[in-house]
Amino acid sequence: MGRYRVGLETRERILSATRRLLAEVGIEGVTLKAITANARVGAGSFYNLFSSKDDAVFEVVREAIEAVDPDPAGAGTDSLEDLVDAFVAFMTGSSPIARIYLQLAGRGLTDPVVAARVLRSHRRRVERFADAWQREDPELAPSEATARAEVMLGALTGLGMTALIDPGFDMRRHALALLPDAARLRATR
Amino acid sequence: MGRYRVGLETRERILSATRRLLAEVGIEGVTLKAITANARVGAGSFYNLFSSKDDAVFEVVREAIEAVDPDPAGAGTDSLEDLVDAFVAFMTGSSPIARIYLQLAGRGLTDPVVAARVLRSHRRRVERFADAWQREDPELAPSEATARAEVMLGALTGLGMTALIDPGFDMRRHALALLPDAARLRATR
DNA sequence: TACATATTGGAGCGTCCGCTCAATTTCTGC
DNA sequence: GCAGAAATTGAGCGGACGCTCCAATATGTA
Repeated sequence: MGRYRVGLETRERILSATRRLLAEVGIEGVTLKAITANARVGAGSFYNLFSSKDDAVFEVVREAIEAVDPDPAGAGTDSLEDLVDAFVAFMTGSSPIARIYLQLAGRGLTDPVVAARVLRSHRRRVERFADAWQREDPELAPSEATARAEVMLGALTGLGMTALIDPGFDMRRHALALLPDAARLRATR
Repeated sequence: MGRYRVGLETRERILSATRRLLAEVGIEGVTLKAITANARVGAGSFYNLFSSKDDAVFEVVREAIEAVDPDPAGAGTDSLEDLVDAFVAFMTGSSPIARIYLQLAGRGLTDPVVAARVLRSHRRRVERFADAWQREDPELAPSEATARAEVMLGALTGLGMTALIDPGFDMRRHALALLPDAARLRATR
């Protein structure tokens, strides 16, 4: 599975096609037939490289999120405003994958398999925010930092949803208002 | 359409069945067959009363939201903390329809038909929040009241999502933190 | 060169889906 | 009790879907 060079190329073609289709027709419109036709690949090849249609979709979303990560290496150098900016960029940027991300989160509300994947990435993000908050204010109790991170992320998700539904909504302005004073001043300078 | 008594009863039976099924199997599991079987009704009867499957689902969600409305008559007597409490009640209460609501909002991100319905109810709610904020602080410029209402609602939606995905999340506590000081004091008294 | 392993295409399986329609029955106002 | 509007039925249409299977082929390895 995916060890030969051609296999890796096929994998990329499939991911590109999935990405393109997600952008064009949304998650409901993406069918296996469409993916394989677009990638010019047989269904068998697809299942040789991915375990299911969802598997490919998740991978596309994962890569899109990683693309805006201010600290992909996890060196712990990202500030709170960096993280907020990255989230806003992901939500309001040109990539239509943000919609898919929110729709997947929605599916996670009833589908346990999806829920597991969504919750895992959510917790990772909460931790990133909490760490940044701790760096912002070293006096803060860790539990309080986590609580604030959860609220901020919840709020950001909701604001992102509003922004995607309502094109006139200025997400960045509202998101920055959620930052503690010092970080907000740095961000709006 | 729906003028005879039996028709109205059938309508109720269908809505009950839809509600029950949404709770039991989620929005993806609700099929027309299931609804009609559960309501002991032919498919034709269903389409005599509803224009589509989604039509019935929307109606169920609409009624669930109305059920927690602190001021269903629209008399303008609801305070900011009333509205927040109602939203929290809807999200964390026993009704599983909150999940459906969020999933529909997610579908609205790509499906224009769904988007129109979602956006309409969103705007109505923003207006309610903005009015309440204005009553809370009459000095506030109307545009600023609307802006704050949008942020609060966005944040509440995100917090609701977090609460539904993460059972340990204390939505009410975090939601109240979004209130202006005076309202928060009243609410936590 | 020989062989193991990976990759490929695509027909087709089984299933499910929302919805239509012509025929029939039930209801209501007069 | 009659006329006509409203309600009801459910088989079945047309199509979509994800995924399996497997013989044929390409690729890497020693």
